Amino acid sequence: MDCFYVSCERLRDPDLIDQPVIVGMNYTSGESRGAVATASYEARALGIESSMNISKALSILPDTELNPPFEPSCYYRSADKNFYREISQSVRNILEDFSDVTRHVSIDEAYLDVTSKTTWNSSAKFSQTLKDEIESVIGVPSSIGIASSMSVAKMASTIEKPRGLVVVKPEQTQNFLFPLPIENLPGIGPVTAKSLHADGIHLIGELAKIPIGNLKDKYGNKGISFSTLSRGEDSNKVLPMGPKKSISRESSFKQITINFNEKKALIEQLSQDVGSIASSNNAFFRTVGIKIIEPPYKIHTREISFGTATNDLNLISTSAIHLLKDFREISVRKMGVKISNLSFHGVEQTKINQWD
DNA sequence: TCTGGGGTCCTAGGACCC
DNA sequence: TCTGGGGTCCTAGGACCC
Repeated sequence: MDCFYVSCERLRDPDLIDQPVIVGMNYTSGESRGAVATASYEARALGIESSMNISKALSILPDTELNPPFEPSCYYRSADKNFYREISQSVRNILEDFSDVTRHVSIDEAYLDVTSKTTWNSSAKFSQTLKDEIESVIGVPSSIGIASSMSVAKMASTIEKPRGLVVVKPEQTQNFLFPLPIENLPGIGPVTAKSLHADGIHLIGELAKIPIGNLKDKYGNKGISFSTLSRGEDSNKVLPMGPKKSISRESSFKQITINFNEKKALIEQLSQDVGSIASSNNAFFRTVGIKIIEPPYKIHTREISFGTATNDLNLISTSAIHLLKDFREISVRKMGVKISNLSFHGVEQTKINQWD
């Protein structure tokens, strides 16, 4: 989907159509926290990026709605995930009608295996029909890439956003891939890109020429994957998503704190939130973990596992607070609580007396 | 890029088992 | 007391994705 959160907001407020729009999270006027979740393409053209601090966005676009005097040159909406999830579900229903197998990877992205639904020669028309259906029935724009593998299809879908439609026939795969920057390859992020740049590799075509053994030596199994994907030889099949592996909640302090009671209170709140999601999903967990972000941005994690899966929600907060003991003395910007090693069978309660 | 929130997967060392 | 070879599980950290 193209700038999905903004598109959802435009559904319920047509004034936002064709305007610069920012959907943000956790921002209150005067506070330093809060970030851009999604920006419309009009706002991106003015320099707004995803994840950007809202204060920074406002320094670029001071006339954003949040900052009167009015006649805003940019609109602001606070993210409403529940609403976006509803729209996402309607989109999913349409996708299912157009595919043999669908992999819904996130609220705004999916892979479709359309092998039996179309041919290479009619694939552009097929994709256009799907896009039109989503836009006419639900009212949100999307971009589609069609290719012989998931990784190439993904790259094809992003290359002409918004409202893009790119078909890469099998015989065109390498001509499509080779001129692209390595950052476009799924799995290559800022760290790997920097490392490859240092070796003079900037394009996927250059990466494809490196002997696979060299990449394996330097990047392990990931190196093998880079090599394979760079040549367009991704053989991964489209499979539905498996069950959830973890449930987590995290939150930033308004102000960095060292106060133990504040830390404890937030951990308790997050534990409760995680617990209520767990119980509404009938999830049992075997591991509880916490995440501590120490300024400027050092991430610490601690976790504890039990012998048996449990759905005793009290155990989340007692374990999480126990794990917090290592971080009594450090200042903290942000914290998270996570449960993992999940299972979903049965609903009878299992108690574990871990801290008695 | 000075950093919001929710996820996944991988790696490496240590404990422990046979 | 020294220590092969194969395996699993746990934990902390890191990279990446949307």
